[in-house]
Amino acid sequence: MTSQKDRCTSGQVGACTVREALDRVGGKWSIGILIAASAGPIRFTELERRVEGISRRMLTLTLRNLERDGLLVRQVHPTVPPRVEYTATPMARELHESLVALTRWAERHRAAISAARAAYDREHQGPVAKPTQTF
Amino acid sequence: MTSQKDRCTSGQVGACTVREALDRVGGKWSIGILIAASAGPIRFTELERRVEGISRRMLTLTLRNLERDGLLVRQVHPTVPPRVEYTATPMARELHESLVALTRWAERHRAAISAARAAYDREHQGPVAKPTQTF
DNA sequence: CGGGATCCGTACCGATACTG
DNA sequence: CAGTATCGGTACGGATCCCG
Repeated sequence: MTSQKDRCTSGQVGACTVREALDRVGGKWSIGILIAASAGPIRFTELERRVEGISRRMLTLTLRNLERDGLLVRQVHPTVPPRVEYTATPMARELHESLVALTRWAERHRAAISAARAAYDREHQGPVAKPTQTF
Repeated sequence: MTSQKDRCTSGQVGACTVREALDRVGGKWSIGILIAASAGPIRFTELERRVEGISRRMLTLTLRNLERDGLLVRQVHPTVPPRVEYTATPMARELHESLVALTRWAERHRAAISAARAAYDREHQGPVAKPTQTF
């Protein structure tokens, strides 16, 4: 997740609103967790398996933030061993629907984008300088 | 942008595809630049004014990456003083359309989210620990 | 089982200064 | 005008160890 904690400063109003959304799901693991928790209550360990590659730390951290934003509900069952379940809220499921447009876009242009990258890199000797990234 | 350069490792296939898109526009300035360049050719300095708060460095960097991904076309007019114009490609304009769903979502739930945050912070003494962020 | 605490690398981004 | 170069801060994220 980018470090966009600061106020919305972009000139265009629309850009500002989109950023609000991106700031919530732009993180590396947010979407994956949200999708996994959309099917119904899911336990911590189960999430750890379903969201491949995530570390325990990032799982905890991302869960906390999603809970804080009201995208996830955390329910603790005071048993031994402990049982904690996470569920996506209706708001989060709506978000999921809004993301399909973005998914379709990525699908449609996947090939075009890698072609553009390949062409660019061929002309300019390798990817953009170091401090730059994938964006 | 987040440091999501690595392969898509999330379990769900959909999550993977969304990430491809987010990795391209998740950056702090990408959307703002794309919107400004959607109206037609726009010059470097004009972009610097329109995308409020951006530094020259980040403008250049983000422009390069957007160009590399085929979302922006850069045209240089060999005159003095130099004149460089950027234009959003059709692919980028399609993206813009896909983002409105996300914008609507943010608008609809803006209040609910801040309420959730306020409630959470009241119960848990302040925002999530330090290393955590806005996601 | 479901975390929390700590250490640490790197990505991201801002400020500033210099240039064809 | 349209950049490039350098420096430095912070935030993001991984690894590892510890705990009720």
